[in-house]
Amino acid sequence: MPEGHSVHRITRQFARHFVGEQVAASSPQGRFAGGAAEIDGRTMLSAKAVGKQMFLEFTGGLWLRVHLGMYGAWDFAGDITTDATTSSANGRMGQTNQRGTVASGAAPSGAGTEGENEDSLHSIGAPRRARLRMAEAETLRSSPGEQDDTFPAEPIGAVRVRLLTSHSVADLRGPTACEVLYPEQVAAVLAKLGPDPLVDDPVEAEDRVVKTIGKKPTPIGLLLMDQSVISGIGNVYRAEILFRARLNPHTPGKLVPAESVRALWRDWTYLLDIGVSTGQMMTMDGLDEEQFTRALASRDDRHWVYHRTGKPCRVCGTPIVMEVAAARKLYYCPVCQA
DNA sequence: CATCGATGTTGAG
DNA sequence: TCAACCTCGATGG
Repeated sequence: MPEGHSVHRITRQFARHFVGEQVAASSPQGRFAGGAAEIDGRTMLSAKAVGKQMFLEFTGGLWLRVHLGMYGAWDFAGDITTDATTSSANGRMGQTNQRGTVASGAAPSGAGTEGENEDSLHSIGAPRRARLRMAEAETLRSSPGEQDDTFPAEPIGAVRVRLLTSHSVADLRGPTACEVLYPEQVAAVLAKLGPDPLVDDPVEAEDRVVKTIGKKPTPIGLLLMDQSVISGIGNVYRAEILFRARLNPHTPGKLVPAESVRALWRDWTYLLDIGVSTGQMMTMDGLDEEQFTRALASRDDRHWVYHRTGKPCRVCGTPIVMEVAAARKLYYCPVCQA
């Protein structure tokens, strides 16, 4: 399921290609016919992401809230942006102990994602005719240069919502949440969410997180997954951030030193930037070129501990431990994170 | 080709 | 605590 970085990337597609456009909304599958009718014909005014939730604003004070949940995905077609490297990963680099391999602009291309090769052939960020699925992974549905037969294509399968402009189409499947809200209702949802590094003031947000976590007896491994504490972290980033901090997941929040909490928050900020700019959950820094290539090719070589049960810790060689907590798998090194 | 499992959340019990 | 939601890539035969 998409963690925070994917939702920001999807939102960026809407901001670039749908905001300012009149939108025809429909529910080919039928399960969202009423909501689609409310939005149909309105102009999209803004697209915002907070954590794993996306909010699309339409004229008349209507908002579409979408949460992709476990299986949800957006399929874009028509004029969409397929660059992997646009913007801002470099801004916050250098805060932690990374050595900049990722930051250097060597954008991942690899299996299942849009790639740098296309960027070198086309101007970066230029809209292209293409099909792109955006969820946990982003896959280009047609080969570069290939023309779509018709626009828009007939919706295939269970499309909950189709949003169509004169140049672009977005199909939503399998979301956990998809609903039309009034501004007060949007505010109520936002009020329950913890800070998002790409939304909130960095200093304010950091202090807020320190305060929240400092009060709780709950294990830090659970707090990082709690969207009311911090927005956007999921199971992969949770495990990886804790390893990078060498923190034991069971440590009660209130026993984690404030400085460590600040470091966690800053590391999340850093990893989110990489995720948004590359489209991948790259959580290992300082890889040499060979390691980096391998990491892009194989999911199993991309993380420190996630999905590595029984495999040797990349730092100390101890077998990685997996345990189930709150119905989610938690991975950590029992020695490095003692 | 059948089965498994997943990057998530909600609500019932 | 656990099933339900609902989709599809990975895996194994």
